Amino acid sequence: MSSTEIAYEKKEHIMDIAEKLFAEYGYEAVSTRKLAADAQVNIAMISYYFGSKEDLYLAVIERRILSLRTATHIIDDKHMTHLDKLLHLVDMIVDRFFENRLFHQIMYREMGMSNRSKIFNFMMDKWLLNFNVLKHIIEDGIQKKVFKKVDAGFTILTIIGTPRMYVQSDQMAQKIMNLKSLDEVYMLDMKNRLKNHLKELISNHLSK
Amino acid sequence: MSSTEIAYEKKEHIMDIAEKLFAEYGYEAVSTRKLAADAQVNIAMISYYFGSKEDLYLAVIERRILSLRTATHIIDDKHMTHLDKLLHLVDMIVDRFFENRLFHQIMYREMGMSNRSKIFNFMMDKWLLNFNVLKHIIEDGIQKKVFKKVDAGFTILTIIGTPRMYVQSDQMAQKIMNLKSLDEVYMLDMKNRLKNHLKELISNHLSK
DNA sequence: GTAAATTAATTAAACGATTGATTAACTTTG
DNA sequence: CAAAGTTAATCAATCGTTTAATTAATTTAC
Repeated sequence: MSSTEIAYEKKEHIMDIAEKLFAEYGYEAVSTRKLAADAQVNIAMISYYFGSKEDLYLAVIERRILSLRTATHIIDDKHMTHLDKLLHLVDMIVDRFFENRLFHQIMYREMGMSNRSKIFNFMMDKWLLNFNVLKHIIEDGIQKKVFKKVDAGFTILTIIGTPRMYVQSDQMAQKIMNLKSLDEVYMLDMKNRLKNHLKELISNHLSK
Repeated sequence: MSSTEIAYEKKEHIMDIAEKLFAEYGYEAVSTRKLAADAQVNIAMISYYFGSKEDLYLAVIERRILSLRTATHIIDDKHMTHLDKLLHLVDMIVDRFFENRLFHQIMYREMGMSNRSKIFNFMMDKWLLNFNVLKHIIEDGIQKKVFKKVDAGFTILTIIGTPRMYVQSDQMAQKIMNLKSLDEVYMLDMKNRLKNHLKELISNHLSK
């Protein structure tokens, strides 16, 4: 293994620990010393690899953002009904929330604050793209009279807000769902229950 | 006006400013100096009135929590159908989110973090009471066969998660709803749209 | 191939700035 | 005058960041 690979792994390791801590305690509450201690590296390594604490924070966010693709291609799929497209997107959205829960916890906390940096707007734009895919399908379905005349904006907030509520307040979710441990919250069974709930909800909401 | 009244108003004023700042930036990101400057009081007044920054934080939260009543009485109302009870609760919940949006922003951010203090569990218990009112009505309705066999837990997350999404990420909501200013997000018209959306959604979801 | 030179990685210690909190002196109030 | 309220100045602790010295790894030179 070359040294550049080791360095890469070490960078990734620091980002992993940072992501966990930022998600759990919030950016300001995590000191560089606590971060270095948890990652078992010297404090100076943060500056050495990332420049500053804020740059590390941005790197953590950017790493996940770049992996998120917008599902615009679904809009143009001729073989799917409007409802099928929507239900397929629900699957994707729930999967993403479960896969990147730490990132979502960070991002949505950030979204509730005043613009901290340039990356805030970058995130916002990225997500609006996703929202607009949903919005386009719903509004097109309404116009083509395959959907009821629902409030498209709030319908999107329901589709996103439900898994967000579940993941971001997982301790609360655990109690509501009568789960014994926090780990159970993120098990496949619960993910499927969430998907089924959302799909039935949306189907009943939109179908004439 | 007596001096105790002036002191009371000054305390309330500090708490108002603190609530706004904590909601906007988060607890750690707000320094006592920034707080004192915004409230136009001396830094020492925070210790003088509240003891410490954390005690001020707890006081801000406690002030709102104490004003929240649990709507347990609705369960026992004989003159309302199960659906009526639920829709009435939806009204109450949305009203609360709009009335105490700063508090909700603080509380739900707190809920996403690791237990910061005793008040965390106090908040959690308080909210579980509200959730259980919803859960009781839904499960009772299912058992009495006036409701479809839905997933009660996730249905609650939808009812709470939708207004939460709207209020906690108001800048995002503004863009999704095509509103010109952030103030429009909190106007009566939007609140009613949200209520109507949730009521129709829940009605279709639960009605046989 | 190996020793020297160069670069990268890592460390403990220290930097100035800012943090929450307190002090002691002063002013206002009843 | 006693109590409550208010102030500027200061406290030690912690913050993010940087330094200078050292070790490890890689490249170069022969």
